[in-house]
Amino acid sequence: METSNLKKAGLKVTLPRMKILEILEQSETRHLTAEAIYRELLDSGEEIGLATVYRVLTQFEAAGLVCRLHLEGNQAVFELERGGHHDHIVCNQCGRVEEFYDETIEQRQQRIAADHGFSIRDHALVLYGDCSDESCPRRPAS
Amino acid sequence: METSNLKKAGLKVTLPRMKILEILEQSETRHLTAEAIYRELLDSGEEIGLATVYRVLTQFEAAGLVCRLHLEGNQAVFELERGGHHDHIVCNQCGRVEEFYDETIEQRQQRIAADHGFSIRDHALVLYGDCSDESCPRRPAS
DNA sequence: GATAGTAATGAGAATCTTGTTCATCGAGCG
DNA sequence: CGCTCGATGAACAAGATTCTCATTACTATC
Ligand SMILES: [Mn+2]
Ligand SMILES: [Mn+2]
Ligand SMILES: [Zn+2]
Ligand SMILES: [Zn+2]
Repeated sequence: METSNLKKAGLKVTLPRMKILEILEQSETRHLTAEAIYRELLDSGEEIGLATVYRVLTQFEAAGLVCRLHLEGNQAVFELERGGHHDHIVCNQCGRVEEFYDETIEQRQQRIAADHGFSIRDHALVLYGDCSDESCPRRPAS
Repeated sequence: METSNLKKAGLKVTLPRMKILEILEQSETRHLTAEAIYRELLDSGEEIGLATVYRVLTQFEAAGLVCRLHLEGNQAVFELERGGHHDHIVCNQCGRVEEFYDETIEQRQQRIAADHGFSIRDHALVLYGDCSDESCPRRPAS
């Protein structure tokens, strides 16, 4: 759809890049591993290599189109950059990811960094817990 | 020295485990990769395998003796669990690590999790910035 | 202090994730 | 339409961590 994003980033409009953008746009979970994107491509009949998926995602990240997160363990997840910064809560049981933004925390971070003589550029904040969702396999006792 | 920690954790007191504990206790930086520990072992003449270092560190983590952090990129770092929880600031240029604890942030996190129906178990917070240390290779312009 | 039983170790192979190489392909431009 | 250079795919490579399995060494017991 939005090939203008690609052009603005100085990237040629190619089929792999469009498809990957599409998948990121239409995904329910919003936070996808490179492999998950790769599988979706295969499922929709596209013959795109995993190396290309990683390459394109890294380029998208450099262009500010997506951001890369390390929510847990080994595999990075990617999400479309839709304007606002936010942080994440992850359920230890079902892996569900919620997003939040807290101005108080953001400001405290600036303050803390300044107190330590740092000028802050970025931060990573992930909360891990047990969600109380219906579909969560092991809900905490009410 | 403190073999009691090992016994309490239900771990046999072996030479690799004692040496690794020692290195963690005596290290200046306090945050060490498995490889850094491995190199120190080699330097002090111990014939301990890298696999053992990883294995022991994972056991120490499970026993609550150390905690594993993903401060940047690829390699995890380990630090001795010395009582209090804290979070970290990392310098993008020189890699220096500072520690901090902020009660306001801790409380906000609990609040946010509760608002989303999560009971929080853990969290990871890392600030990335530029430090103003003398030894930092590229200090930000004053 | 010697002994048996079991857990721990070392060496190397294996795995998993991500990146690189290089020959081929295709997007963008005239 | 044809050129040029960036993009792709396949295979390979690299880095971090874990696993396998034969050997070793704690620890409890005698
Ligand atoms: Mn998100
Ligand atoms: Mn620390
Ligand atoms: Zn859940
Ligand atoms: Zn620095």
